[in-house]
Amino acid sequence: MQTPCNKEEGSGMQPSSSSSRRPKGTGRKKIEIKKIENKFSRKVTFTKRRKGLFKKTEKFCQLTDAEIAIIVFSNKGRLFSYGYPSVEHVVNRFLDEQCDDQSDPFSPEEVLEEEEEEEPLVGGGEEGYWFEESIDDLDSDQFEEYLCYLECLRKNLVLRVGELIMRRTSEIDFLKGFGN
Amino acid sequence: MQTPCNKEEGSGMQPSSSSSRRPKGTGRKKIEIKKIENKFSRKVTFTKRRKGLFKKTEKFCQLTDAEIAIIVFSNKGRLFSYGYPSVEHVVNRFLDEQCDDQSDPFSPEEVLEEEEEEEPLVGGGEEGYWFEESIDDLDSDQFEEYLCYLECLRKNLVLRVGELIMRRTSEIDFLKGFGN
DNA sequence: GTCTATCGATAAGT
DNA sequence: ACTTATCGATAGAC
Repeated sequence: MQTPCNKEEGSGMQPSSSSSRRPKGTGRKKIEIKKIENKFSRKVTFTKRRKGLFKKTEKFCQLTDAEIAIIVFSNKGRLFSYGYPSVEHVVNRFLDEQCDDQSDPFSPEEVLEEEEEEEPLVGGGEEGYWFEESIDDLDSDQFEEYLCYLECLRKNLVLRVGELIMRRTSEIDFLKGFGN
Repeated sequence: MQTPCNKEEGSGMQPSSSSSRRPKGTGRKKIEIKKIENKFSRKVTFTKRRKGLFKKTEKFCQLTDAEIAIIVFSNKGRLFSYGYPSVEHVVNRFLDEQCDDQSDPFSPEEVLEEEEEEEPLVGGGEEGYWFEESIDDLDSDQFEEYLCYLECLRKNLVLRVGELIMRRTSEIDFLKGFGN
């Protein structure tokens, strides 16, 4: 098996040497996939690749209609994110899934040869919780359910994170404005 | 300005017609970036592109030392995720940031010419909340504080989601440099 | 899954 | 920031 393009690392193709219409001699080179030590180069690469990554992410979900969230923190603590239908929706679903997993040690439902629904219908119902209401307006049953829901959210963060430590919230959060 | 490769849509390059060593005649074609209607094709594309996307994501954080989380739900609800240093860590940081944002409408500290710290030092100590305790053991002050904390978590998920849920198409804000 | 031609992303250079 | 050669990802066919 021989591929025309070298897999990941490895090289050895000269530009066809002599007669080229554009001997400008610049062009992409192969790079090692390890932390770029030069700070400026790293920033340039961060910018270029972040752009490319987010673009690819968008195309991916447009083509496949998948739900996606991508969250990036630069070295300096700047936040970049993209999500379909929204970062929060996907994060929420992710957390819910974690929550369900732990609530039900065994899966209660069989995975049947599922027909995928054509449209996720995100904009539809999904009232789920009483987001708009005040806690004070809830009766005791609702309040209990509410507590349960919040507790579920909390567990998501806690369970796996446990030893990961709630890192000290930070020295760098406030840098988000500028300073890049 | 003329680029050698057509930007996004648009085409018109024939394979150099006559003498080719491999007239096998297959090769990548350009496709429209819209939902692939054929279910099988969509699944194939999902698989291929998800693989590529995750690979690129991994290279990205290895090169730039950024923290990242990517979460994908397929049409059938299957979860795929990747994170550095972990999905949970980044999600947690994301939620914290949202939380801090709303708690402090104005920034209390000045942004000084920051030197980026070399290592994030994730493993520091922090007891933060009483994760191990039962709710029942809390006194009323603690309980109130606990409620407040949970409420904060909830808000993260809710605040921005509201009208976002209605939104269908993802526009490309992120190309300008600020995600979300 | 594998293969190949081609498209799309990007390292260097300017 | 813009350009260009080249690398890396992948659509279509097996």
